Amino acid sequence: MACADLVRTGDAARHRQIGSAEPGPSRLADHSRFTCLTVSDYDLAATLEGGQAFRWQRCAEGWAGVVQQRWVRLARVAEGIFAETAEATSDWSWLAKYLGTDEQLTDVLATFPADRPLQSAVTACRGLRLLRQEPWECLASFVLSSTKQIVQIQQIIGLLCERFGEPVPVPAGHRPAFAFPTAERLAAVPESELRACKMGFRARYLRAVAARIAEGRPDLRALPERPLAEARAALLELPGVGPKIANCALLFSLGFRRAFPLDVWVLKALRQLYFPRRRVTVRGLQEFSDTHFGPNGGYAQQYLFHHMRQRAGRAGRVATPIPRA
DNA sequence: GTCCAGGAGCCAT
DNA sequence: ATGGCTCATGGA
Repeated sequence: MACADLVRTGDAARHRQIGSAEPGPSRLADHSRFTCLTVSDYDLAATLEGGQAFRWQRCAEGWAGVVQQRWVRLARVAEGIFAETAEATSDWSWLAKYLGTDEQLTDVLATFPADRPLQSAVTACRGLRLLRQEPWECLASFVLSSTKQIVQIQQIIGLLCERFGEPVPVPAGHRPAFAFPTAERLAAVPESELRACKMGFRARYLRAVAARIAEGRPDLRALPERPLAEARAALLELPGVGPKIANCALLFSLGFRRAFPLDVWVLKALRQLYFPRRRVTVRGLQEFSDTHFGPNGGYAQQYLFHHMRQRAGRAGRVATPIPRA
């Protein structure tokens, strides 16, 4: 389906095409609840459901979620990504930044090493992108992620937002939606109420991290400007934040594309594909990953992660092997 | 029932 | 430095 068709089915009266906005007084007339971000090489399903973000739900047409304080519905169309919001806006740059539609995927892929396992993952997951999430939501989400399956993380965060997040406007016919609760708010929630969101032992960590972030140590907004090692060290000071969660926050929300989160899936992938029948420690694999995969190593990591998971979840137990290095 | 999930902190070697 | 144990909870 074309973008214009989707817009017409929604609200033909205030239709605006991206790229047609001219600066000047007429700009106000361009306010709309709809737009189309032009992009190619973008796999929305893999990007929104691939374990970077946990708030996107499939709906009748596409995915519904909340970015910053706004409800958004996204759908893949021929020209790129169709988007609907609850309230009219003329500036869609927040969404383009979140989705990374302005970045050339081929430029990123060109920095990857040419080894077989990674190239095979890139071929299988063509169009997978990294989002640029809001840092607090991202950090808090991954504090809640430890030894949890992605579906459970989604459930926990859903309950958390529903109970402690501010409601956001939603178009008629859609389920209610909520902003991610602020650090200040969560710092004030009793641990027992957090545990009631099914997060178990992570409740203590979440509350403690919320308190620290609320008082500005560290100031998440300042971290992107600091060197990677310093930004990482600042995150590692937080209770319940170790190397993996710190790297997730650095990679998915703070702009450090070199940060390489090592979770159980990626560990398995590295051992199996790059060091078969050799005994390599986590520390060794982290050092290998930090150097081998280059300046966009974290991006490469996402391809390995997604490829492994797809392969494992497919057609019973018949796993097609990934070629080794 | 058993194993495992986008881990981290703590303690004994 | 390194390895094992514990922390809740639910899916497979």
